[in-house]
Amino acid sequence: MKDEFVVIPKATISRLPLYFRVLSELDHVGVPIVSSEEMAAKIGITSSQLRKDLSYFGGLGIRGTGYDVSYLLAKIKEILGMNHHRHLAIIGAGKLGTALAGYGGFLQHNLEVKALFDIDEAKIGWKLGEIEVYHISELKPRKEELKLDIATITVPAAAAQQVTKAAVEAGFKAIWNFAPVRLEVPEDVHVRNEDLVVGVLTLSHHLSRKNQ
Amino acid sequence: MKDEFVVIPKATISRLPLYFRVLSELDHVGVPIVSSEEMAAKIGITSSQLRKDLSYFGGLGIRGTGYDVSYLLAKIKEILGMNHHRHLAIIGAGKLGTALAGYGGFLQHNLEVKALFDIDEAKIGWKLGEIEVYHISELKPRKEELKLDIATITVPAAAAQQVTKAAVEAGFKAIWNFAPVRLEVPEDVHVRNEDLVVGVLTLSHHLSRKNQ
DNA sequence: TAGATTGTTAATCGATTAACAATC
DNA sequence: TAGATTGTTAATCGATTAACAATC
Repeated sequence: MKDEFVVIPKATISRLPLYFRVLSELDHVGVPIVSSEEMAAKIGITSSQLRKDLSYFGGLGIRGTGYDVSYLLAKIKEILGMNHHRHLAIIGAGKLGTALAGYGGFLQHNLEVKALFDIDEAKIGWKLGEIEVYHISELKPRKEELKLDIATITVPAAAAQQVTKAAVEAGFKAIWNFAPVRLEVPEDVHVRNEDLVVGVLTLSHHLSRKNQ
Repeated sequence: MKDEFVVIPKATISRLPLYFRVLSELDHVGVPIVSSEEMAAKIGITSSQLRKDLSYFGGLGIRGTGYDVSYLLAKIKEILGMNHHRHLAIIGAGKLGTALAGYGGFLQHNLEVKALFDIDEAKIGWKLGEIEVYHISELKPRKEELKLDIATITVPAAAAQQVTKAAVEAGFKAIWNFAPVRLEVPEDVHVRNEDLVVGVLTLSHHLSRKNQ
């Protein structure tokens, strides 16, 4: 009750994709029921945390028995918005952008890269399989034509804010940012920063700790 | 005092690369002194948090004045292990692996991709600029020859654990994992998971919330 | 009913923030 | 000295964990 006042912790949301993956595997091999203990062990968290996470979305399990794999899987898909097929735009058809465009793992998550954008005239019109490279000035019309949902920013840091502005003006409400800069966006636009260098520098820090 | 008992929060470590970047820019344009307020504003955090983070490493600022940009920059480099030049191995010479190998941003962080590894005989011997593709069986001798520090895993999920085992046996103590699986490693090996799909599904979740 | 496992509460842990004394 | 800004304390906030009543 009072569902409307319960805030889902960010940490919970970020674990849902992990639950999705474990459940997909179990479902694939035909396992009908799984306990919180089993699932948690596969992911490397406590069963308590898993049950707490799922409890934010109501009683999804069966006491004394466990969780129905295909039911829970369907619920998590729904929560993550995976019942909608999401269309990605990739802005910046460089090495990272084209690598992402070619990534095969999106489809099983109901995600699909539908367009690349760049300013380099030499790249306009290129096709990576089905995916065409358009000029950045076509962002708005192509967004509407191809029903693009998420703008992926893979341009150099210096161009990221400008490109983000264009994406916001084109109507994107979700920005997946690979440029190492803090983007300014209106309140109703979500940004997810994917700053890869942070990860490897964290490792570098641990290496230094170890050797001294 | 009692430095040896103070544990640095993980959240603090993960913000150091952001401080490094802001300080690099300031240093580059010749700004000698910066306040916690100015730096924090550029990053989008509170000045309180920035001062707290830095306080774990001792008194790095000057009361009433601020922080000496080049001194603080040097300190953060040292903490992040950036005074050592780190050599990366990339295991998996697919799209993501080769895109990372070609990323230009590593060098300014004192990181360098020195070798690619793969099992596909057709790729062995390829060169991406200076970087050669070796067979995965050469992991150990090449690690020693090229003084490789960090193993980057960009193979498909199904092969990730096996390849990680080989990296651990070759003596790697740091694993930068892009495969969407939980890797089993000995206690003294650090793993950083870079699960890209988590990020984009988080955005997908927010989009669903909004439209419903 | 007996056994098992969820859902939830309360305790704990860790990270962030506000406020201000210390001090340049 | 007066003004400014750090470094640190204590309060707050949020996330994790342990424990167990509810219930299949």
